[in-house]
Amino acid sequence: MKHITIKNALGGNGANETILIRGWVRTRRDSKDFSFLAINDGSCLANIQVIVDQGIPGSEDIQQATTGASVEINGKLVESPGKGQAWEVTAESMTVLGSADESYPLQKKGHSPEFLREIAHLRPRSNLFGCVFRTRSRLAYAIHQFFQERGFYYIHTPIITASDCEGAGEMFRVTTLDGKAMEADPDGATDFFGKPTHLTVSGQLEGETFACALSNIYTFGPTFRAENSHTTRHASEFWMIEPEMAFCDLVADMTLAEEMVNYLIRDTLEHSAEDLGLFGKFVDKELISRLESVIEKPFERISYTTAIELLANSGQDFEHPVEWGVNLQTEHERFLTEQHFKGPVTVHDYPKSIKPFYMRSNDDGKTVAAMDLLVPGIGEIAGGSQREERLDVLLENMAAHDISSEDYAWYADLRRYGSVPHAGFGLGFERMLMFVTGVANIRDVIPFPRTPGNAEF
RNA sequence: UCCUGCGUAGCUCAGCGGUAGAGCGGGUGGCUGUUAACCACUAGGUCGUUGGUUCGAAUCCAACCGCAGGAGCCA
Repeated sequence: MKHITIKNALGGNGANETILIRGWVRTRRDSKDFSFLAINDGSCLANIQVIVDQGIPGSEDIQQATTGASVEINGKLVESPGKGQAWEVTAESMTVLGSADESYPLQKKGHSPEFLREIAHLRPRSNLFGCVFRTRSRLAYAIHQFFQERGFYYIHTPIITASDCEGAGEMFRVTTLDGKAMEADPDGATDFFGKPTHLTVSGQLEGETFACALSNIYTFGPTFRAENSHTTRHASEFWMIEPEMAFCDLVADMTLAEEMVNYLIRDTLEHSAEDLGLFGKFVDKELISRLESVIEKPFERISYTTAIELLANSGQDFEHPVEWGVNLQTEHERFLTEQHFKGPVTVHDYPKSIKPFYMRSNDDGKTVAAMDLLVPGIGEIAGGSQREERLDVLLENMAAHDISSEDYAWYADLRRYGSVPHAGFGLGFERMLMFVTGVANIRDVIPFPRTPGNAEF
């Protein structure tokens, strides 16, 4: 007997043959002499309809085939006489592998994402979350494909790091010391690594070392931030993609980021079409048209200075004042992407004072070669910069940011030996997934979300 | 960390000072090539917790807990 996924069976593979399918019951409708089962195995969004005639082997257990139960069906894949599906299975035998009693929390009706979040171990069995996580898988694959096609090498940067001041937020301490021992040893001399260590907030600095050797590299891995933020866009554990390119300036960096976002949208539209259909129907009615408009329309590019002028002259009544030198607030980003340009915008050349030490100083002495890629609905989806490749300027910046030149001697060495202009950016994987699915909360695009006060499962 | 809103049946919610309700889901029965099926019957709740106001509190007030949204920070 040939086991076949429901996705393949619905595609007509194994037509008019006896096949074996396995999955979980979504609904059962009983008739006098037979029952309809809707079976889902997660291989695709759609269920397959199975007809279980009274009297076939296993049909005496049909009452056990309730919503949530797992079953194995031997049967013939035939064209369906009914409306609503092209193919169905006429069962020759049925086995209930695992029953599910009336306490099974997923019902035939739709559930709110908030309720499903409380049962994160069962929510992948819902339509919405099945679609999200199939799309997540495909998006991860597309990211590798994008870089591999362009000759980038995939680098695994460390998860545990002793670099503790990358300016990217609060860090989680990694230690084998207990509370008292840690208090007695603030320098971590007796700790596992002989110094204080943390979970990485970015692989960028390590990524730069490999770009200055293999030319074009990217990282794609988990990232940890101990910020106490309660928003729909922040998680304590998330995944980030960080390309880094040697012999590269800010303009080429922006181009790569824009091409990447475009590529990922195209890939999703092409390869996750069925799942996207559900998002377009139940999550965000304008999703598909928005994604299509993004890939048709070139990205807007404006300098930070121009953006400030534009905001100041917009006539909008912003809660936060608009003035040169301050960070763009959420309301400012929203105005730019959702009202003014109605699409993604890349903002570049930010004031030096609001950006980290490693960004390259521009000749005007006031700005750095930084860029943020903003998209409607989410805000910043990627941020990057050209890196400071001049040793003396870098050392000055480190001193100005109070960063130990001893701890970062290895980083400065990249400028001491064969320094080259280089640039890169970080793209939040979940934010990209939110953008292509329309799902509004980051907690609903991560299998088991970690947020302040929540590390269940 | 700050601001706002919401906690009533398994789920979604109504009730907003006077005997706890609906739809869906569950159970039972019926009917039907059905398709989030349909019809009938039925079980199910210390109204988040604690305290206060009141003759009387799900309803008004306070604190706490939980959840959600917004801000900041960022990806």
